[in-house]
Amino acid sequence: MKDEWRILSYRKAISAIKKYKKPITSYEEAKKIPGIGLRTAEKIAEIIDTGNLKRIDSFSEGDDIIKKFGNVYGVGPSIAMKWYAKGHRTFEDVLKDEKLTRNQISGILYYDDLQKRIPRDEVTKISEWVTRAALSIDPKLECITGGSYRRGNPDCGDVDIMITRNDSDGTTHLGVLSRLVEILRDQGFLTHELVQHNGESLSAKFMGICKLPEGVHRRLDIFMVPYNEMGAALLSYTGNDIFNRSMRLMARKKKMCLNQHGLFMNVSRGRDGIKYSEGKIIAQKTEKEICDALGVPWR
DNA sequence: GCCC
DNA sequence: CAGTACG
DNA sequence: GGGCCGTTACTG
Repeated sequence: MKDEWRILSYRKAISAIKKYKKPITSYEEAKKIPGIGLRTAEKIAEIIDTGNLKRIDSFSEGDDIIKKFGNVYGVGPSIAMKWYAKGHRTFEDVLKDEKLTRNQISGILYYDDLQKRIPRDEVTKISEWVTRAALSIDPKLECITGGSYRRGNPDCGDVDIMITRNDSDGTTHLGVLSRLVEILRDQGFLTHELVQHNGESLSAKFMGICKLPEGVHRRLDIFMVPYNEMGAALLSYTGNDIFNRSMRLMARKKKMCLNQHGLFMNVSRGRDGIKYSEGKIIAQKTEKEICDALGVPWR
């Protein structure tokens, strides 16, 4: 199904409504909000008038099952629909009949835990745990929790931690992630590794599942960041995704290119593996520097 | 779906 | 390569 | 009509 862009549109509308803060009391008011068009404004009006949206009542049990399948880590819209089309209705069906990837098995095994929101103070505790382990490797490491936590949310879907190190003394954080993962694993804190870190890169990352001694299983991402890229990393890993996409679209319109490493001149590069040559970087060290270069107000 |  | 995941 | 983030990064 090609609902991809309609879904994105709805997500933008939801984001716009949240940002709008005050209650929407009329069709006209809704229609004025950027990101809310004719069709969504009509639906909002229906909710204002009747307190309900009729289309939602017509969602079938099958829709719910496909949605549940798609919420499994490692399962997206394509596989969720495939499973349903093959007659699967429960995780038991899937476990019995499907060849699953290791991540999908973890996703089903810890489905209930991973669906739960993480209270903000537990995110703090998880961050402190990881930070303590990191500093035991090198006290000059800097750990910053990003994601919805850095956006100030009262609860989060996962924990995103960026780790960097001021390299002006000639030392970097190269190789730290492997050691950190090993420590956290030995502590029994890490229970599953979903994505392995990419070698010994300064941009290595970890994606997995962790658990505090008295807690349930939680998704944890650790992103290693080269010191001079920290601004770009902070922007990217704080998000949210709709914000990132709009920023990157804005960059592209100005013939620039924004990613988690920095803001670049949008010049074509050969596919010979060479990444970003020196002359093409515009900004990356601080968030303000990048926003200034894009002409976006910072704070 | 929305926006140009 | 398609599919999925990260913000 | 046609684009909608990243030449993002990883899995199988």
